This record gives sequence, structure tokens and C-alpha cells, in this order.
Amino acid sequence: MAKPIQNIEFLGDDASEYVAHLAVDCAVFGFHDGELKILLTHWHQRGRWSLPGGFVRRDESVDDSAKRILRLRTRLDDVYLEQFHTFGSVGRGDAEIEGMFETGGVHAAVAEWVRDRFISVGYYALVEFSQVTPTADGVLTDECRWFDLKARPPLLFDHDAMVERALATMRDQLGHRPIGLNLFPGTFTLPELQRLHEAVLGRELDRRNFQKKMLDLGILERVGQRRGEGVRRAPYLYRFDLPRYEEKLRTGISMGR
Amino acid sequence: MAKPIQNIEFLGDDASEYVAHLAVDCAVFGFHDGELKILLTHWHQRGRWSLPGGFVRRDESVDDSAKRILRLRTRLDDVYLEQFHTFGSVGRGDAEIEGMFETGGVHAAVAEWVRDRFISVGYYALVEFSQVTPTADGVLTDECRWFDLKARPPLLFDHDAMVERALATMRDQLGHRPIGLNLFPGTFTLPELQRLHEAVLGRELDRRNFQKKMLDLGILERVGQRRGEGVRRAPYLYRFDLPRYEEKLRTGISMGR
DNA sequence: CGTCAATAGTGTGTTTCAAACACGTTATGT
DNA sequence: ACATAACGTGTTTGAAACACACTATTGACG
Repeated sequence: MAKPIQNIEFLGDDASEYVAHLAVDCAVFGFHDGELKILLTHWHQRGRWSLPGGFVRRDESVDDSAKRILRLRTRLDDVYLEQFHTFGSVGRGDAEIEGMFETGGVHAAVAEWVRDRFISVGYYALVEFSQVTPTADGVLTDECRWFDLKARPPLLFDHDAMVERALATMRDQLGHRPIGLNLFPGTFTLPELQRLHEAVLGRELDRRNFQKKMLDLGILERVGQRRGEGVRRAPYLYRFDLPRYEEKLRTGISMGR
Repeated sequence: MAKPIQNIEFLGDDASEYVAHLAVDCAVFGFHDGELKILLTHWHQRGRWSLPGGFVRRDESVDDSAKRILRLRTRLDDVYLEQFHTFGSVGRGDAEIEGMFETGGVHAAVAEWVRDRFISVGYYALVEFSQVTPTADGVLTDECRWFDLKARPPLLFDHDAMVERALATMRDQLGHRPIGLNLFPGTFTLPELQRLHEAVLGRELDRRNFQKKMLDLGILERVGQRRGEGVRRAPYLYRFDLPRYEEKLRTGISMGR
């Protein structure tokens, strides 16, 4: 095992700027090469991965904490973010934290603070894959990168359960908000959008009904034909018609399941 | 205004048994006389009402806190309980707490603790109206009783927003879990069940489709005919067929909207 | 060099089932 | 008998499931 952490400067010298017992973890989703991706950070002492997380400053809302943590790990502002569940078991992560912090050092109080009981508020984020610059904090974690959701490693703490819950929430929301808007750059094709929905739902959809439904919503605008990259017909490119999209959000979208 | 509180024994002498900054609030729903009811507690210093709430003990999960708080206010065990959202704004409830606690007393440290920033985890509960014995804590609150959801008073803190969110969550769940099981005593009639669904959804449903759907689920069992209470035909009584109900929960219920 | 197979996308159906809506019947008490 | 509310059996409508045909692109090959 790697040596215990002594430098916990990122918390401030005495952690007094942060709300005790409270953490935020983010399930950050992207979409690339027809696959749903998730952003993970690597804990060098454990040699294992977790969701990006952080603590709540005394002067910011929990929502704002999530935004800040996300900005630190992705270098992105204005990200689509939604709280999905709060995790408050007694033992969550004790085993993983054990031995990770120096108890006798200058930051003994901070080590104590970190090893105390924690409740974590879970958020999920939808981001444009190509816009993200994955960034580790360099203290607890030494690497931050995308994983294929389906091929992700087992995670630290209770983060596997968090991912499952985040996905379940996304599935529920998929009928009410077209999450493609946040995951794609300006334009995309209907087959891409469909693959995204399939990845979230975990099952295949009927192309004809899917296209009918999406186009009938009236929030998509065809912008041209994409140059084909292989031996096949080129699909049309679309973009979201933002005014109509906002209107639909108000009246309540229904995109079935 | 009433005099500040000095006796905060319910927290323990120094609040050290509780997790700082963390609270739990419960939206407790019942159903009676064809109306959806909510349980509220009255703060005598403020002369206003709030959701029943409490703090998280260091040795219990947040879910268990909610169960304990519920037991204290309803005298009921084994209640259907579900977390719906965590509220973490910076200013939530500052104005209402201000001046409610004695600062110079024996419990100065506790007063400090209570007036510090709080994040609250919201739960909603579904209970059998007639089984509940509403019980105030007698310290912060002097009364606890049912209100018609539609005729509830404006609540303290951010509890109005909490109720709205709890209802929104219930509406989403209504399609997946037949919440009637938790709100009714053993037996009930289909018109009653429909009125419940209508109260949650906030709109009327078609009786014929509703009955068809509910009966086709195969989780209801007709047990007899109720004596009519007025000038009308008596409706049939039903009860949930628990084994089939559990089975349906596994395979995933769909009751439309 | 044309055409054909392979691939992936698009367009227009029919069938099937659930939601919306109409109408008639049954039980009960005044 | 009539007023009331519950119950039962429809038809119409719209969305989901599923079938089939057409289009565009490119590389292989006679």
C-alpha cells in the first residue's frame, strides 16, 4: 500500500471552511463512439477507482458544491446536473478510508475530520464528451478518465450502488427530458440519438417509432446530410430547436419508454 | 413571540450523539374521507406549522433516522418510507430559527449547534390514517395533527417546497407502485382507491379504464360487498393479494398515468 | 468501367393494444 | 318510482410493435 496522505491542503488547513460529515459525489456521463461513458478518478493509495467527489463549503449550497466539483474535474462550466439520491448508511466507505490518512501529522485534525462519518449527496451530470478535460486533484487521486459504462471497474465505497441509482434516475427522466441536448455537441444524427437512448435504457428501441416520436415532438431541426464515413448511406444531421424545446419542457414532454 | 427555548434535552446535553449539520424531514401522507392528508407539527414560538423532522444519530443510518422520527410522531412501526430529495441551500430556515433559542443558557453549545447551517434529507411516508397517533415532541412543538393537503397552512423553513417535491415524487412512483397498499387498512373499495390516485395526481381519472387496469394487474382480491352508507349501491370491497403483489413489483408494474 | 453486393440509413405502411369516451344496468334507501 | 352511486360492456382513437420497400455509398470484380 502507498504511504498515508499528509498533504490535505485542498481542504484548507483545518477544514473549517467545509461542512462536516457532508460530501458530494458525481456520476458524470458522456457519449462517444456509440457508447455511454462515465468519468472516474483513481485513488493511488488504493489502486482503485471512484466517482469524482468533494466536500461542501460552508458558504455554498450543496447544488453549488456539485457544480464546483464538476468544474474541477471536467474544466467545464454550466453543466446539466441533477441530484438523484443521498447515501447515509453508517458504514459507507469505512474500510476503504482506513489507513489512508496520517494520524500524527500536522493535519491530524483534518485526518480526523475526513475519517469521521460521512453522508454523501449524489448528483448525475450530462456533458459533451469532447469538451471535457478530465483532471485529477493530484492529492487523493492521480488520474481521472473516461470509462465505458459497461466496462467500468468495481468502484470504491458505495459508488457502485450510486452508479446504479444514477442510471435508474436517468431512465426515469428519459421519458420527460430529451437528455441528448446535453450529451451531444450542436449536431447529431437520429441513429446516434437512438443509440444513446438505448444505452441509457439498456434495451433496444424500434427505429421507426423512435424517429416518428422524436420528429413529431417538433424540437429537432434537420441541418444537412453528413458525409458518410464508411460503406453506407449518410444519415441526416439534426440539432435541437431550442425555443421549441423550452416550450415543450414547460408543457411537459412525453417520449414514452 | 414566546420566550426562547432553554430545554433542549431531546438532543442530549451536548448534541454529541447527533451528526452536525444534518436533519431529516418527513412528509407523512394519509387518506381519509376521500381526501389526501398530511401530518404537520406546530411550533409554539412561531405559531406556525412544519413537517415533522429531527436529527441523525451518529450510530444510525439516515434511513433509520427517518424511521425513528416517524415512530416518535405517529407511534407507528414499519411504515412505508422513501427518500425523495435533499435540501441544501445556504439560507434555508435562518429567518425562522433566529431568536428561537437562548444563547446564554446552560445549553449554549447546543443552541449554537442547532443554529448552524443545516442540510435536510426529505422522506415521504405513506401510513394508515386511523392507525396514527399524532404526537408532538412537547419541546419545540406543542401540537401534531392531520391537515387536508389542499387546505394546509403555509409552512416554516423551505417545507412548502418539500411538500411539492414529495408530491411530485409520489406522482412519478404512482405508475410503478400501487401506493394504496400502504395507505389503506386491509380492505378498500375501487372508488376509494381511484380517489386516492386522483388526489395524488391532481386530476380526474376515467373510472372504467382505472378499474380495468387495476383488476387486470391481478393483485386485487374481491372479499365481499360493503354495506352502503347512503342512498346508493354498495361498492365491492377488495384487498391486496400480497404474493401476487410482490411478484408484480419484481417484474415491474406499469399502471400508466 | 459498369454493376452488384454489402451496409446503413430513410419512408410508408399494417397490426395490436391501451387510453379516451359513450351508454346501459344493478343495487339501495327514501 | 326516482335519485344516487356503483358496476359492466361496449366503440373510437392514438400510440407502440412489427413488416416491407426504397435510397445512398463504396469497394469488389467480371
